[in-house]
Amino acid sequence: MARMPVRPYHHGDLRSALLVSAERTLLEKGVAALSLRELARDVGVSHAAPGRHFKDKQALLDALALAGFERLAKELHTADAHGLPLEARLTQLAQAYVHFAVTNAELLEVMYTRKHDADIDERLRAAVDGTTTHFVQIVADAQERGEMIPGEPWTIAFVLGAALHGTASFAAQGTLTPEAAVAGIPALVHHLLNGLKPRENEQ
Amino acid sequence: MARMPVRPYHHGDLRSALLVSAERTLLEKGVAALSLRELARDVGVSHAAPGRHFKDKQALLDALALAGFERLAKELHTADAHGLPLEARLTQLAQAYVHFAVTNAELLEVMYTRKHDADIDERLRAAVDGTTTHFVQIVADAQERGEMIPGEPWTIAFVLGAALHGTASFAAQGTLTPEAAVAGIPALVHHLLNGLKPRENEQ
DNA sequence: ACCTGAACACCGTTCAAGT
DNA sequence: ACCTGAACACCGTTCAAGT
Repeated sequence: MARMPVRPYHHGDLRSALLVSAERTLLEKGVAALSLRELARDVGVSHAAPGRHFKDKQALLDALALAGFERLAKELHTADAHGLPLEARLTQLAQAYVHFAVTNAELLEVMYTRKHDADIDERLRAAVDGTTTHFVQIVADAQERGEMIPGEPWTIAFVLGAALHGTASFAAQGTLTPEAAVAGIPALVHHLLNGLKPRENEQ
Repeated sequence: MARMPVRPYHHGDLRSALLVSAERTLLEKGVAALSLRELARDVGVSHAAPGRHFKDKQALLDALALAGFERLAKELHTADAHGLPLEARLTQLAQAYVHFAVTNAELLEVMYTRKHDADIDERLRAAVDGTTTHFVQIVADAQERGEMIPGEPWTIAFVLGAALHGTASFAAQGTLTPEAAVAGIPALVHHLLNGLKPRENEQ
């Protein structure tokens, strides 16, 4: 009476099972606690099995980073309300980014580690470029409507990007509480748009 | 004929020798390549010797982070030319920060890792608070001279801090070349001060 | 094609013992 | 007070062999 084996010899989709388990570990215990051997144990395969799907540990981290960038891109896209006035629109985008940063702090660290394989680098660059282009496009459109100053859209977008990235990093790091980070966004965006120098009759 | 032993039993100042060697490794090979055992080998002591001076690897990283923050604070202080007009002054400070980031990219990563011991946390917080206060003070002074908009100095300083931190992170990560990062600073500061919205006769 | 088991060369950390 | 040497429990990676 042969029963279905609880765990067949072939896992079926070990690769994605490892990624899912890895992201869970990342969320619960952090990057430092991520080991291929433990991952293999969690998933119920031998410690050498992951080697079939990821040439080394960095390859797994690269895959996690890529998935992270793709998810971030999607969340930003979803958060982008085209109809809203510029300031409200940017505020919403910024909040989405910071929200991602605080709920995926450890993943963000993996994403921002500049040790990526040449192979994945291309796909990664594509994902990053996607969101970059998104921001640049928003700026270009705003410029066309006269809602932003003229000049290289990329240069303008960089100001927004840097400020957002900085805020997200502070939040992910714990320099700011998640609540404080999100709560500070509207003022941040307002100041970015209106400047820190007084607006009227200055010498 | 007893010679002076090349390496006496007591190292003399093993603690700082380890830190010096660690920072060298950080610069040349990155955090990932930093191992206590290799450090011990480099310095010429047994692999267990570091344990006398650092309770674990994290303690050594904490010490590196602390030293990093203190050095950054000093460099920012040196770069701060009080006499300069506001925009030039901020530009110079920003360039100093980004310069530190690109020449100490791996150290920056250690500094920004939010896994610090409670003991060192106090001293670390002091170092970070020092530079934070520095920036807040610059803002408060500028406000008094009417060169910055009114409002919580901390909130205003946060805009500058986030943008700078973001730029520094991009630079340290390699998203930007060091040259591009430094070259972009003047425009960044200008836009932060003047805002991204057109200045005159809007709606 | 995919996985296992053993093997290798590394880790960090601890602890009795040496100086 | 400071360091060593051995020991322990982990790693990542490789590779013949199994299914």
